[in-house]
Amino acid sequence: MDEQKGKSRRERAPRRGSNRVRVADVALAAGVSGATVSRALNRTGPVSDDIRRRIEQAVMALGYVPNGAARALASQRAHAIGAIVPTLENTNFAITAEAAQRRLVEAGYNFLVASTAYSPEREADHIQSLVAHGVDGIILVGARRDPEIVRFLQARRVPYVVTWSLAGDDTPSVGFDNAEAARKLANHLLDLGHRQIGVIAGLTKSNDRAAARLEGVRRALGERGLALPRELLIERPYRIAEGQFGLRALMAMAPRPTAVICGNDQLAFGALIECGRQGVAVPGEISIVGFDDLEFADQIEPSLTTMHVPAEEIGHRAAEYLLAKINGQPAATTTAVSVSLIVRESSAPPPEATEVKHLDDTASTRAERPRAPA
Amino acid sequence: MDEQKGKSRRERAPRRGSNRVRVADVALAAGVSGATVSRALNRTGPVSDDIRRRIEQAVMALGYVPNGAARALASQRAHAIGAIVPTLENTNFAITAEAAQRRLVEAGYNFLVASTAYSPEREADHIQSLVAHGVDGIILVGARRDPEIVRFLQARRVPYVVTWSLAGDDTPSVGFDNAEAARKLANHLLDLGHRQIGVIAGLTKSNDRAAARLEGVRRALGERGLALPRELLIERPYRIAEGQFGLRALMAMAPRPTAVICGNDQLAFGALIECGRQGVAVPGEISIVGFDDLEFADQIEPSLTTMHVPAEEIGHRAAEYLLAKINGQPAATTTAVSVSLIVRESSAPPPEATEVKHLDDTASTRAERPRAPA
DNA sequence: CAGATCTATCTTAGCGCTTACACTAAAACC
DNA sequence: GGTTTTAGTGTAAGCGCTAAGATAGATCTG
Repeated sequence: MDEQKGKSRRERAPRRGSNRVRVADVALAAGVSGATVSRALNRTGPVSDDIRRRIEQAVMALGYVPNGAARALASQRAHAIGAIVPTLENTNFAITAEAAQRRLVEAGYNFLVASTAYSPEREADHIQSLVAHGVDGIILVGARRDPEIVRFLQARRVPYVVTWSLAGDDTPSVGFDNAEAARKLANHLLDLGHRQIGVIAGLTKSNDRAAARLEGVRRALGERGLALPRELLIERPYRIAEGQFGLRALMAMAPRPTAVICGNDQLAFGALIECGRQGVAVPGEISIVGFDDLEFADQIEPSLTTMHVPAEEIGHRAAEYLLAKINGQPAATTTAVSVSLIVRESSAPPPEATEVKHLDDTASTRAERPRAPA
Repeated sequence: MDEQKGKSRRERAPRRGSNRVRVADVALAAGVSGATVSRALNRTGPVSDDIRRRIEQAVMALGYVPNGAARALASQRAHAIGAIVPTLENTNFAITAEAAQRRLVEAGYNFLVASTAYSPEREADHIQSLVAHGVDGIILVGARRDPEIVRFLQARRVPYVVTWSLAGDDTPSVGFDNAEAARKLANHLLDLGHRQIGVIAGLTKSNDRAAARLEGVRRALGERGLALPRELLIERPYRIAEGQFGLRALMAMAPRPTAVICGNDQLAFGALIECGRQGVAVPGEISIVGFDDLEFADQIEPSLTTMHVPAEEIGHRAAEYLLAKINGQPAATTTAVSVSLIVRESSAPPPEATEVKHLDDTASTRAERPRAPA
């Protein structure tokens, strides 16, 4: 009786029977052990050519596809990297993500993305869930976040890298100094003679890049003994229509600004459109500058003076850093990518400029292009 | 001796000791078994309130984060969905992916993306790798692909859904009829009196949407006894600069087209820019229409007549479908989302039109907006 | 109140893979 | 020629979790 009971237990059918082919099946077909199959497939140990060939044939014949979960569990590596971005609708982040994905897939990693809509809480949740998923590394955007979540990441020893910003401390990052870049942009305008400068910034509250850019503009103004009056600062989300809104608001101010610095190219595009609509000449009456150098920046009319940012390079290098880190190779903690001021048609000296100083010498030469007949 | 040997074996230290907290630790702390912890955390069985509370406290206190790989292996569900898109740099796919991601994360799923750069081979590779990863479902773009990879998907019983196209057969899909939409667009132009219509299409070779759109234009022309002469068809990748190129090429043709249908809004934007540059009046001398209704379409000057596509809805519904399918709930195989012709300023009757037919009655009314002073 | 029925919980067998270690045979060394 | 390496393979112990079945009380039944 007892025996029968024990037997019945032993004999019960497999709980969840996936009838898929496993290493054991491949091993059987190739006449070797599972360990050898694993070694052959992962190139993780010596396998004779003959046997390797037999295993490869068996894999093909049986249509074997390894089970990632089992592999991840046994090896403690998920072969996946996660990225958390504010939103993919912003072309910049889409490009960065795309570039990272390309590099990672090339290295045999899967790529998970999550977006936060600029919410720190959502970012924290996603970090948790990516870690739970077992990702081998995480790409983040921006350097500002709750110390607790940073501690969590460090405690779990999950490599991560911050992008689009340079983290001052020992946090790994791939990006550039947003404040310094914005300062250059402001200086370009100041050098042209502008003194009434308006700003249409992104929302600085939960976006350290937007905040840093604004800070950089303030610094440039401060260095010349100028301040940014509250009426000349507008904060709006990064959308074309918001740029239009911002420009309308700025135009209603008492002494109209002669130049407007926009937090990114989308806002600048909106501002440019609104100028066209209101019949305000750019750069004749007002100069407009953007930030990012999106695809349309040098195509539109007038073409946009903006700060070029290598979005793709950021993604690529972030992936590269993580890959190196995972494989225990040395990797620079901080990678500064270079941004450059691209001077185009949308910026020029203010009307009736009394003094026109030298152009910022780091600036590119003015782009030239065939124009439409007048 | 033998005993000692056996003992030493048994005693060897754990191979790879992750010192992380596990269910067993939580169970110990809460004074219950691991199974109860699992049941409490996954709400997969009855657990008394008292014990549930204790478990939750233990989880907090210990900072327990479940191991996704183990969970996936044991439960045969990875709680992850994959999406494979041509490229995230195309705002449409970025928006669709973003929307799907939002819905999926809400339902507790992770989201993996991979991009193909319009290469069928790369798509097949990604499908393989997502399946290996164990994703519970896959979102694909476009209905055309190698039957073998489809068979693979079906054999593995991985739910998948095609987007941005309507798959004729029993393939699940969320999208719209690209040919029919393009036909409407062409009819709009034909109804306005255009007879010389040029086309700047996307690359139709590995893009069934682009191919279908072109086909739709051909159909509309055919229905009026017209054909699309080879000189008036340009195929270019979806980039602004390519639209400029296309328009230049079209302008060099013997009888200049009086209207140009572009494969998407980016091409149309480029075409519009080139018109501005060449001093060709839009819509006075030439009408330009696009496809997608991207953010800038109603902001630019002149605003763009285009086909509005609910990119976000596509992503949302695709996610919804997969979720239903995974949970064994019924779900419509085919979901047609509605696209609509948005008539704006870039289209008008051709110069010296002899006849102006009625506007397509499905068209929206012409957008009105304050204009800049002349 | 014995037996049937629930309920909440525990025990334990995997999920499919990797890898430490054991082992054998051939190669290299002194 | 014996000893040490090395190369190639096998054995089996987990990785951390879920879930099927067992178990033990509590609650109903007739």
